[in-house]
Amino acid sequence: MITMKDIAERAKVSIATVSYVLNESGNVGEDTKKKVLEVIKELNYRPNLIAKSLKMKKTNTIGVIVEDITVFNAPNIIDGINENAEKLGLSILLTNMRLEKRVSNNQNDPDLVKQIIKKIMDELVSKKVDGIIYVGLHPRDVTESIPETDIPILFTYCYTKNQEHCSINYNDEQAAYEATNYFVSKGHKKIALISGHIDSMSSHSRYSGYYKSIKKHNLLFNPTYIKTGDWRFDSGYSLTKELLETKDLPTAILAMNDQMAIGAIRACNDLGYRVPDDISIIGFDNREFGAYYSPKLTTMSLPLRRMGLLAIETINHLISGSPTDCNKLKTTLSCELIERDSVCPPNGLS
Amino acid sequence: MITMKDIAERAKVSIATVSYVLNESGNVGEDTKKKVLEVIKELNYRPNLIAKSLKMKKTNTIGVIVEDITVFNAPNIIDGINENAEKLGLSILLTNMRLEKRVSNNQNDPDLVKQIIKKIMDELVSKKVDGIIYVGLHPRDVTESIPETDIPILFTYCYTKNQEHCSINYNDEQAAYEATNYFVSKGHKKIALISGHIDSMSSHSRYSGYYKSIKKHNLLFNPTYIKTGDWRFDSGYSLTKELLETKDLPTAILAMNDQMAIGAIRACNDLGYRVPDDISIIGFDNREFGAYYSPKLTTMSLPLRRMGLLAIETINHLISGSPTDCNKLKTTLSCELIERDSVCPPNGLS
DNA sequence: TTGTATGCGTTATCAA
DNA sequence: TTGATAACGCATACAA
Repeated sequence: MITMKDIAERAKVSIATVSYVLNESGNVGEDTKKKVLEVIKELNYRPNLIAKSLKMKKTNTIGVIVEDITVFNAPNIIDGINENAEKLGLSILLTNMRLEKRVSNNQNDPDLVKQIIKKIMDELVSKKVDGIIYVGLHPRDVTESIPETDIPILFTYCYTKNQEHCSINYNDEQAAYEATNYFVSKGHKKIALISGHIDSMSSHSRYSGYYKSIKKHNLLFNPTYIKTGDWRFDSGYSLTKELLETKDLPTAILAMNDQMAIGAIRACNDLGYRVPDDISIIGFDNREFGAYYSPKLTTMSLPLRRMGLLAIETINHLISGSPTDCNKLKTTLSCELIERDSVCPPNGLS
Repeated sequence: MITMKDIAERAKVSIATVSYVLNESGNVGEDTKKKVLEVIKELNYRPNLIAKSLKMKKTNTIGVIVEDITVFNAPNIIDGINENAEKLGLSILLTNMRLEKRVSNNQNDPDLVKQIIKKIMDELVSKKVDGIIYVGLHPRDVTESIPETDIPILFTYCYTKNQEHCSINYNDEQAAYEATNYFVSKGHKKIALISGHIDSMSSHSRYSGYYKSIKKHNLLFNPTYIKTGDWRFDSGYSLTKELLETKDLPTAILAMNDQMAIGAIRACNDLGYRVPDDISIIGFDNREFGAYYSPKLTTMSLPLRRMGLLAIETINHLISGSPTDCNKLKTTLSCELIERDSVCPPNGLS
């Protein structure tokens, strides 16, 4: 291994001088500088960042803890993190908790999860990462699972009650509000909602957004149009069937994720309704399969990459100890409607 | 920050002794050991792995270079890598090249790619990773893009001509062979093939597998049943239309990926053929959308997680310098057919 | 402008 | 069984 010492000897200068030219610190004479640079190139020298980190007490490395990398949100968030990490000169130490697999094996033991996280965070502390980004599985409160730590930590796709912690999420309420507004703009007045789990934060926020839009446009709020599913295809399917058996048919259905939206389309088809001609449908999440379905699903896309971009940028500020402008901040980014083929104006019947 | 020095002072022993109890090296008296352990717990000491790495010339960290993490193969490969990394006590330093985005911006400049990789690998050298796993975008030869390096490196989801390099891939030929056999086992004799790009390694291997199966079962090889697409939905769609316009209709279609398979189903439907009753279809890749389609797509799943598991295990052997049993090895793992609803026996017409 | 010397937090050699 | 001390490769205060 080539070290600064080797360079120094070969260039007949001191180690300090080598360090000066490498870091462009100090005032080094033009000719010695040139000489040193030559030798560096000649020996193909690569600085030892481990040694540098030890000395500087800074690794320029961010620990990224992902609850489950195989879940749809993770890759794009990580992609965003990577993009800005490169710009900022930061490295990413990735830990994948593989929560879904673990939790399905062992029962959903909250203490177990806490232990796993504790172990991972201890490891990151030992590795001397400058900061931590925690990427959740779905938007929820993880306060109970997170141990105390001195390292700056930031949460995305989840949040904590801890006022000291930053988090970056998307705006569920705005998203549902705009999706509902879109239906209204197309002329729909009877808009049904297929919700996710009732204990989900997202479900509540999206319901709010829906309700806000209904009220704002002075539409009739019809409680029988509100159905609660479990995020899965089957619940979208069966709840839509229920919806289609009521006397006063809705002309549009907002499903809180794409699986349930696809289930809804299937139910419509099976009962002889066409989408979008008879019933318009909007999903949530902009999953890949929506683009391949027939009709192509109109859906609300999540700002995953932007969340990643902002996450690493913010943690970098946190590390640099810049003003509190980003400290203790709970940020929400807005979603964007992807217009495809599952929505059109309601037909003459309604 | 708490260091071994702090522990030593507090426990009234030397730094060396602390090191001994931490690493269970040396012979430490029971009572001093107990005392030291107490202080360690009391002060919540965490070893500084940066210092340790510097001293030991070993980081227990693997650099993982992913050509594009947003592509469907990456998350599961990484998941496998993570699973075994944890077991082996290795950390993962992740670099995402974001090739798809970069390459679409700048034209597909091979030198540019080489430069990017060079830069990333230099960075990993500086970070003193013990080994590198390179995860490709699709199965192809990357020899030209990879600079020389002293660090053990292993390729997965791609390969090099370099005999010194290990690679881990899946067996395309076997996969296509088994998919075709499956059609035959259901009674199909007229089996069409929608291939991917002709310049793709996968396309060739899969074609071989298909051909082998046709020959083995003494079926007529009909060249008009072979169509070459471009991996995309649209090509699956239009090529299937061509197939359905021939006089001698096939009863089954093997598409080399799920997009083209879905395109094929759509084409069948649009021309009034039912899947699987009239035409059976098998896809490739086991993409998520196949499970949500109607009918649910029968498809060949890739052993992505197992590739990741094996990759990190192998690189660990390489690092440990164990015998050459895994050195210079080109491994292929087998694929597995996911039986769903897009295949059934051919109807009476055939 | 350049060089000497010290320390970052470890491990490990050698002596006690 | 324990302790003093020299590295590991680098940055930097201070001296020259």
